[in-house]
Amino acid sequence: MTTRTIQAIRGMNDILPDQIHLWEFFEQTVRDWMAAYGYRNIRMPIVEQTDLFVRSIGAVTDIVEKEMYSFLDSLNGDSLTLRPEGTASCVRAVLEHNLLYAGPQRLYYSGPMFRHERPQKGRYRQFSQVGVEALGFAGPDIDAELIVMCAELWKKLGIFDVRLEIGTLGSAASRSLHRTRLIAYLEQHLGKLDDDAGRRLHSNPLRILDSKNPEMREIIEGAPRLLDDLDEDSLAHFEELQRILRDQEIDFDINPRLVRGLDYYNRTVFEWVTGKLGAQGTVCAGGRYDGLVEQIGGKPSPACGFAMGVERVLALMVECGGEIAHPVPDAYVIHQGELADGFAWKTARHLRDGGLKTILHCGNGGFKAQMKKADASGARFAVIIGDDEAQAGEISIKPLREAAAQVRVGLAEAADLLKRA
RNA sequence: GUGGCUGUAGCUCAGUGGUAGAGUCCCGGAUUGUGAUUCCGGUUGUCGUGGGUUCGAUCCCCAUCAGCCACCCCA
Repeated sequence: MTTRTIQAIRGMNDILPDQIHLWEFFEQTVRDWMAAYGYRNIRMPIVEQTDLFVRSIGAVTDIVEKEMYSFLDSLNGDSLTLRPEGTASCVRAVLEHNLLYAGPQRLYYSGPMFRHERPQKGRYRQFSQVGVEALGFAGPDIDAELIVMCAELWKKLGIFDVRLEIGTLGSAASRSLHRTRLIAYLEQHLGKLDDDAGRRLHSNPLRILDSKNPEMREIIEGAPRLLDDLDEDSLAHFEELQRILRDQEIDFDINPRLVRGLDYYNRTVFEWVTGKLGAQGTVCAGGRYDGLVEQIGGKPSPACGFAMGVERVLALMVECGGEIAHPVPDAYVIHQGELADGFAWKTARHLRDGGLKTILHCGNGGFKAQMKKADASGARFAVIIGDDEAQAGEISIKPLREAAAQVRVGLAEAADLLKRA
């Protein structure tokens, strides 16, 4: 008989206790940050009807074409999908519960997303996003708010190597005008298009402009520019956004070729990118999606949002030298002897009631072995209890992180003494 | 999905066609109840997995799985 070891699914990772403090620091920072800006948390299911994503993200996008974890619910035949991103679910939830009836909403969510891509550093099949969505706001001020918030977060996280790129896709109408002109232009150069471009010519021509193929450079340089086809309102929106950003002292580059992989974007798009993470340099990205609410079946409502990849942000924090201290226990209680064992339980409870993080030694081992465990735990103090102490109702306290003498005190004073130390 | 590199103790890695080592970690000891230093001793492995070649493979070949890098794509 052979017992096969079972591994985690490819591209899906365990987050171990030794790394968890970084995550917890990040999560707490995000909660405080969101609260400071008046954004409220919303939690959606991880599984949705497949059609929700097909309709919102776009049927010809890479995500929908080949990256979704879709499956048939064998019990009723429904086609379900593990969410590849959060915006669609969030909008669905907002509509389903009529949240916009009460006025515009500032919302955020976080949790795992799933995309069946080839794993790489910073790109996983299960990954975590924090998504922020502002629904019901039409003006560029909310676009700016979202961007300014990000800049603020980077500071809080100690991240310095990020650059902001912004662009605009224009209104749906100007986008489609541009699309027509772009296709016409590209068709004149059919011979020079690479395979990928040829495939996307009619399905998603905007993306051809984003090609990194050097042989395509010449064609891309000469292509009609989206900025030239922009409608007046979109242009004004874009310019006002820039004005606010300058006023708020946010540096940015305009990237006219900033194209989103999801179809629902219009007008403002932006990306925070870093050079420190290799090919996965986009740490946070988003934009406006004024048509999505209606597309999913709600009353038309403007909206804007972004998502950040948590694994990437954490990796960037580490690259930027951010170190988060491991939490350590305050006390490690060592005990030996029948009388001492019982008293140790009582002591541990007393210390915890006093607000001290306390580990009670479990298992066997002499004082020496227990002291080693105490040291390895990182605890600031070893609390030592033998039958001698137990009989007297006292404990011995030995500082492990500084050169100071071991003291013996009554249990009643112990918690206060340790807290003051 | 395409191409390239990698896969040996918990961790970092060495190594050879004849069934494997180092450092670290862990455990024990250096007087009776005291850590991190030092000294002594000890355990640790389906050599990623499955086939093939061979008298014999961890080392050669094939496949597969996983990781990394680039492409692609994106957070």
